[in-house]
Amino acid sequence: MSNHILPPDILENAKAWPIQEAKALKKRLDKTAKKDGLVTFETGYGPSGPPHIGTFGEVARTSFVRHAFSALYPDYETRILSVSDDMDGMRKLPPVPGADALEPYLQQPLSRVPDPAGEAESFAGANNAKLQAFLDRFGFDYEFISASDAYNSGRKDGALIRMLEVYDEVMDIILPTLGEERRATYSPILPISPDSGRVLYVPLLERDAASGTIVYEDEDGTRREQKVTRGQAKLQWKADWAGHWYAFDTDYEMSGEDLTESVRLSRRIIQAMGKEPPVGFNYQLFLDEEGKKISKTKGNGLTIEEWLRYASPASLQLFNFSAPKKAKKLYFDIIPKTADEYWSHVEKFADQEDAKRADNPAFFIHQGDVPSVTPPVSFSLLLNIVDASGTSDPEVLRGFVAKYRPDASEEEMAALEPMLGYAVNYFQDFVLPKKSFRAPTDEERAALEFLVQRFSEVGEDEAEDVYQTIVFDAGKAQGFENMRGWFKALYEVVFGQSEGPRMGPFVKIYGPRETAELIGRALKREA
RNA sequence: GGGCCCUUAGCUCAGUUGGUUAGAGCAACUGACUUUUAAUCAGUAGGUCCUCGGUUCGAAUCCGAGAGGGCUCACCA
Repeated sequence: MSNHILPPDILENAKAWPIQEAKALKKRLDKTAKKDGLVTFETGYGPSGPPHIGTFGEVARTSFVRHAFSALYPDYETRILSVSDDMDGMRKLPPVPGADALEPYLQQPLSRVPDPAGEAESFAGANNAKLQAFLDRFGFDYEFISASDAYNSGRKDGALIRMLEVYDEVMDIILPTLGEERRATYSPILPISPDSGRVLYVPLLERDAASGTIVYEDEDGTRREQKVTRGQAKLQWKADWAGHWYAFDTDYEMSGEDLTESVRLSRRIIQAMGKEPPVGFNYQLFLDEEGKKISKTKGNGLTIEEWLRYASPASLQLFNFSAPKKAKKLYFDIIPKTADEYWSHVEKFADQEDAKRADNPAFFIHQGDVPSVTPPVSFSLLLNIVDASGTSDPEVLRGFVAKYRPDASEEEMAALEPMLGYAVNYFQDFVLPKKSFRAPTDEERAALEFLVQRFSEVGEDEAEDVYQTIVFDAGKAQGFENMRGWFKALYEVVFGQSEGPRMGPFVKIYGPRETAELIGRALKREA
């Protein structure tokens, strides 16, 4: 690894989208006279369920922009906030074991709902922990913020008071967008009942910005007067977004295109509050193999875990880097391809001029610290080897790779190691289930026993040809009409598939004794 | 219907501030090699750059209109 610092004039002319975003952000900072100090990137998370691949994508993409910005304008200090909306009420029971016990907590802030698994201090806390574990695994640099903490600690008090002050303007913005029924009860500020602990969707009967108090009717009909500060009230959706921006001085936040309308309204709200809205960016949603929108409830598309089972975090970042404005299909087949594309970018980076590097995805994925060594084979080739050899034994796979790439350095072989792990998972999930072992015929059994015998005796360091010849000898000794049939039988009995590795090289790598044992075990399988 | 976004080879995508003959990987096809297959290697083929119009000496690229697709426009977040 070596940190590549590209000169600003090169970056200035780069066309990669994070660079364009960084330049747009700089314009905003100049406009708001925020000439130095802290630049805040915000990302959001709804802790009503575990983090999904879209949550991850938002942080990844925001990180790309942040890196571009820091590289272009190194004088600014930057931070990424990951804000969990755990003050939101629990609207329905989550699809997890033990959820029934949560019924009494409906409508209460997610941070006050107990964790049905009993591990975290709250339901939201459990999901927040998962989110952070994911982000940490990818090495993202961020600051986690619990919305509940922000409310309870008073960090959002200023935004709530300000919302009271501009209440009429905000209502004018929101009301025209609502249906008639909702219009009658809408309030941008939602009190939290001191009695039931629930977030109440009730109209405000009275309000006083100077004292920061509101009057409303609780669910049981009680008329209450209470402060909006210190977690006694929260902001409603679009107002809440504006409230985050207001409280955290957010300069940049991207969001999925399904939220474009919400962003528009939130921008108008924060303007009513007297601040400049952050620079935004709408990225497209992911689709499944059929081109349908991926949703948590439907369970279509891939999860983060599934991706990471077959390919590296960096490859998932690449998927998020390329064409964010395009609705892309996210399904298994693209994983090996994306993984190979990632390594190809890394490989190119080493020989590229700075101007090209400034557009290379690897530059953004690694924040400039691009690896200098790549694995000796592509992931696609490795999967082919796994398929053809019918094995996921890392030692054997290493042997095959070394055979394909005799010049591979130690460092390159070391870079292969994580890839081997992904190949093993691929083998277990896709190759193994298709295997079906059959019992040998008497003739085949005799030939296989012959093989066991010979491989037990033959030298460990013979040439591939020697081993290959033994296999043919076994077939001929039993009088097989064509060798193709003999090999097919060998593969079906020993490897559980009708195709397999060339036997000579396989035995050379796997070892004649080990091969003898492998065949022996296959013969006992049906015995 | 309004708004935002997308459309380049069968698939996934590149295409360097408008510039010669639009490229890559996979898939397909042909051949070489291996005493089976797969793999590997070499090569071939494949495009109305969604359509039409405009700007320009010159357009995949810029502008306009249209077509197709995605999201969004009651509630909730």
